[in-house]
Amino acid sequence: MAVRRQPTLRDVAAAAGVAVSTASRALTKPGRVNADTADRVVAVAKELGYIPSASARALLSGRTATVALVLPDVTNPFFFGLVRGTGARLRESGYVQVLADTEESAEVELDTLRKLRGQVDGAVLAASRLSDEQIAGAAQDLALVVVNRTIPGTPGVLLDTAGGMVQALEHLVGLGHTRIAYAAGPATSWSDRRRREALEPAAARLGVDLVVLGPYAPVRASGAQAADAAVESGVTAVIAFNDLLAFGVLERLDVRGVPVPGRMSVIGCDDIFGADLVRPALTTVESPVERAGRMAADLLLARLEGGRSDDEDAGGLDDEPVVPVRDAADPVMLPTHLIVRSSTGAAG
Amino acid sequence: MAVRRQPTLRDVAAAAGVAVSTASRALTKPGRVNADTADRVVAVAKELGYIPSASARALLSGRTATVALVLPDVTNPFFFGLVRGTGARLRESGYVQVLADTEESAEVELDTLRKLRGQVDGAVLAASRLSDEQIAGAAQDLALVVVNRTIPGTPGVLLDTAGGMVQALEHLVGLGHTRIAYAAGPATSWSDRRRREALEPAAARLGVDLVVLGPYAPVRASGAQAADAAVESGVTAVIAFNDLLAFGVLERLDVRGVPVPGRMSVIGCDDIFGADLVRPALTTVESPVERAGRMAADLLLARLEGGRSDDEDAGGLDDEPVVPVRDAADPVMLPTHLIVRSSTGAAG
DNA sequence: GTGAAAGCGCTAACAT
DNA sequence: ATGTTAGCGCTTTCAC
Repeated sequence: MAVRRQPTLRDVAAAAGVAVSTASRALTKPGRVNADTADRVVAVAKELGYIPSASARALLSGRTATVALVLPDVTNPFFFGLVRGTGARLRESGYVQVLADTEESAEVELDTLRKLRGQVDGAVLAASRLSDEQIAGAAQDLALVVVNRTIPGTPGVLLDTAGGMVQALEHLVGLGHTRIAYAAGPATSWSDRRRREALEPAAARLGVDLVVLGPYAPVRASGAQAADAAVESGVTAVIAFNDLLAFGVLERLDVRGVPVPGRMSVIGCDDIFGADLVRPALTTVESPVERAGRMAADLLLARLEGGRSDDEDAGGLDDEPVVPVRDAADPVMLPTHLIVRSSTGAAG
Repeated sequence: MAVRRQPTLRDVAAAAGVAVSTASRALTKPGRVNADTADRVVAVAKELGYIPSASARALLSGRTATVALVLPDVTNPFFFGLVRGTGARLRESGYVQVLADTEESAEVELDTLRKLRGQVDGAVLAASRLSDEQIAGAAQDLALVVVNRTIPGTPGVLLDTAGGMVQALEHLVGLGHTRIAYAAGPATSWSDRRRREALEPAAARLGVDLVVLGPYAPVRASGAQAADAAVESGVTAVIAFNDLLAFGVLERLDVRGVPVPGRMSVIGCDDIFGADLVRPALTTVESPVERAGRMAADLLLARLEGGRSDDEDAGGLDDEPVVPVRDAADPVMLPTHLIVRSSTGAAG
């Protein structure tokens, strides 16, 4: 508990009988040092349990080998894949992941980003509550990658849930449904807007009535209202903004004695933990969230590590890029797909 | 994206027309500086968007204002409350939380702890895969608080799930069950051992047969074996190591056509997300995990911030502690309680 | 009340 | 190949 004093490079150098600079070289760039000396230093360092001070390194280099994942709510199951995906990728490159929960508040998020500057080399911003301008502003001070958002000039990863929703619609049409509800998410949700923009033309194309319900908070509790509204509107199927909401819809329909999928089919989005546990099991749109996390971390690391090519080759002759360099502002879009389970069936 | 250069204290001092030392004082200990000067410095700092360098502070003070939460698996729902609880408490005190996933490996965990030393001021170690000796060793180098573990000399928070399991047993006995199975968790699990040690005497006291099944990996997939073993052993109720396992048991019983709770009652542990979603809803032992996280962070912060009283008052006369100081090694035990849902019923 | 200077642990010139 | 020195941004003596 006393936490003993850590040995510094000086201690190691002294114990090995060399100068600190030599010890530093021996530890960080072997080859630039006599093999015997290097071995000795390394041995001494290990024996003393020497660990380089991250703060000193950071102070000197300006880099912290730390990346933040900024989320509105750490406990929202949808984000688990992101935590895992970014975490795994970061660990592979020796980075430390720090988690920041902004409690669904734009203010907290802005403040967090401000504090993070200097503490981390960059951040992955997921489901941000900030405006495009605020994000762009923050990106001036901190290397940023956004998830499910497009900010000009800032790299991003997109999950094509809108495409998945269209698949959901097609699935329902295939089952004979002609009047279908979409239980919308928060009015401020960027994803929600994209989905509606995709669903409406798709419905027209498929010749079905699309009834937009909501907006609803994307939580179980809101499912009751959504279910009531769906029943009321005379649809035979409802596509919910996310699984949490869909769970609530299922519960409410159960309470009301509306058979699923007998009289009402239900589809969710995200395939969170529990989607295959509920009865009936929930048909839902699965997103490769973990992969999105990996990619987001990838993009960030590429930017952090690939900080070279700044002014070099300024007057080069062969300026033609053979492989067209992907514009960092051009976000990666990941496909999603529908998982059919028992909560959907033929139109009642 | 270009990430402009941050203003340093020097810039602020220069702009305010004072020495760096004065600027430093103005920002950190107002009162030791002329009020006008202080105001001016603060104004300039704000205008320049000055943010003190965490690395420089850390280098100087040896403190990082960062605490790690070390977990075997970030995505295990059981830990969400810990993430949230520790995170909230740490944020309140201005600390940054870093998350470390050890991938269920003692080796990774040890390595993580080693690297963390110097990067963080302390760590909360949950469900550690290390031996008592390894933890005690790590505690020499890093302020540690353990969750669900007792390590002499290291403060800890315990969730009394063993007590909850006894409640579960009593509940079943009250329903007329006389032959009950306990589907055990991993052989290396400290919690599992404690539960068995509590269940056995309780079963004897209550006059019921307790059949210990397993060990099983605490995941859904293992539930099938556990369910089969339970049916085989002729019990009318099974208490599972955790909800994940219980979910698997429910699924398997459903497949086999064994009615729950008609022919078999099922109880889980942890009340994770989904426990009230499955059908029948799972009777389970709820632990105040988030509160445990808060307390763990509390204990750690108390130790980090209250680092005074080391050698002082060595020859004091009034050595009688009026309020008996709680030994840090004396772990806090948090009570748990049973949540009765529909997966338990009268003995078939 | 304020300034000058030392130094935290480390790495990167520069010198030998 | 190795030692010497400067300095990253900050706080903290120590003078004034």
